Amino acid sequence: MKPYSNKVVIIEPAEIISAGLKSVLEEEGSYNVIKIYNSFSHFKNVWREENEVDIIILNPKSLRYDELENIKNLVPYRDTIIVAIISGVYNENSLRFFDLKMSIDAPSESLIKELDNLTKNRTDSAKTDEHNELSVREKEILVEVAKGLTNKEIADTLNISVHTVITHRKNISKKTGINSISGLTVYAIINKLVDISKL
Amino acid sequence: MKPYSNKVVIIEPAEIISAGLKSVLEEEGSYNVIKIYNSFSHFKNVWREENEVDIIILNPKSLRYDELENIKNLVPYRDTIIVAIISGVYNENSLRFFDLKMSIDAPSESLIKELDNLTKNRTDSAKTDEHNELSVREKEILVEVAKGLTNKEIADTLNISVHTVITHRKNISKKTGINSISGLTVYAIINKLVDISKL
DNA sequence: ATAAGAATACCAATAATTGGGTATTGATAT
DNA sequence: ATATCAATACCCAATTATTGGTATTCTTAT
Repeated sequence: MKPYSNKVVIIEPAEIISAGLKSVLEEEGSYNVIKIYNSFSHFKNVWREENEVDIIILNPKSLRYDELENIKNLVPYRDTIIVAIISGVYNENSLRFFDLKMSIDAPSESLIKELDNLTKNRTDSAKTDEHNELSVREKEILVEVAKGLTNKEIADTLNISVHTVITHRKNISKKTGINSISGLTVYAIINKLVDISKL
Repeated sequence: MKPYSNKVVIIEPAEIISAGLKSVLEEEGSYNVIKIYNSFSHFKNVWREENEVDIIILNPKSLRYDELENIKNLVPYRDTIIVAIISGVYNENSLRFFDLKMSIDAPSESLIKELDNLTKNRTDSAKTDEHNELSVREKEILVEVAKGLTNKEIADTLNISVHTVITHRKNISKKTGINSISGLTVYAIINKLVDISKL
């Protein structure tokens, strides 16, 4: 295990849960809960003043759906691990952008174990999902995807190989964290790459 | 050839083109241009008073993009053949819902020939794309598609078999005339089946 | 009561996407 | 000058989507 202590922020309205998490994490040794917020908006209002955060554990109930989808961009640091702490049932898909989904019913050892795995791999993965802005070419590809063209059709339209289209799409998905065509379409609409009234 | 004379409506701002089309079509014998409009809005304002129309030939420039996508629903009769008459270059994909795309540069024989083919097959195809409204269940499926779930995920969410999901999706595509996931997503947004800000 | 529609389910073949890679070229920045 | 990035292209394996069918059950309307 690292000698380094991971800085953890918890965003959770229920005090019992946040307190329980804190004690479980700090008992382990390599995690240090530096701050607890009871709402996401509270956290957002102060995050710029914070030091870098390694892990954010938050209750998805404190987020609107559009925030859930954009969670990776709402959070200060790109290589921050984002964990959903779930009480009760939750739509699996709506949490797809979280690095880890943990039930409060799960044993604390498994939580620690999964967190350990994530922090271990973080240095590698930080390299890959660092750059969030799409290149000009990637935006062009994305527009064609949103129009409903297949990869082959895109390749023909832009006079490039299907392989290249696929490579671009892999990079687009990596950067945006969106893997579905419909998600990419919505992303393109929201980011004004296409006009829905003209699509 | 049929003894029946197909009723044709032309929607085209340029008089030269509409007049030329009329003479080419009527020379052939089995087409009768019953009306010419110079704009789509003009046509829309009066269509209810019209007799049934077999073929509508229109310049896509008189349509907004969302009208292009919905062209099949904007037109009075479902088994009406819709032909795009194109001057200059045009995005191939944006015209995908037209039954026929004809350049004004193309020889008149080929236009007649392709129209003949379409009118010949019309009785069969009318059976297939008749019903345009989605059933409640189909809308449910569509919503999940727009959310980005795979067919298998949809099946699990709704507790039905993947086969059923696929069958529903086939029917949805048949009814809407939209085959791409991104197109269906846009359709779901436009028809307010989903809220883009919550997606 | 019979036809039609909606919802369900299955089969098979083909097409397309996805995710894991590697690699080259040209431009740009340290 | 050397490292990084963007754009290009290819490979492979696995999964998913698409499209063509058929078929059963239940409800509703003629």
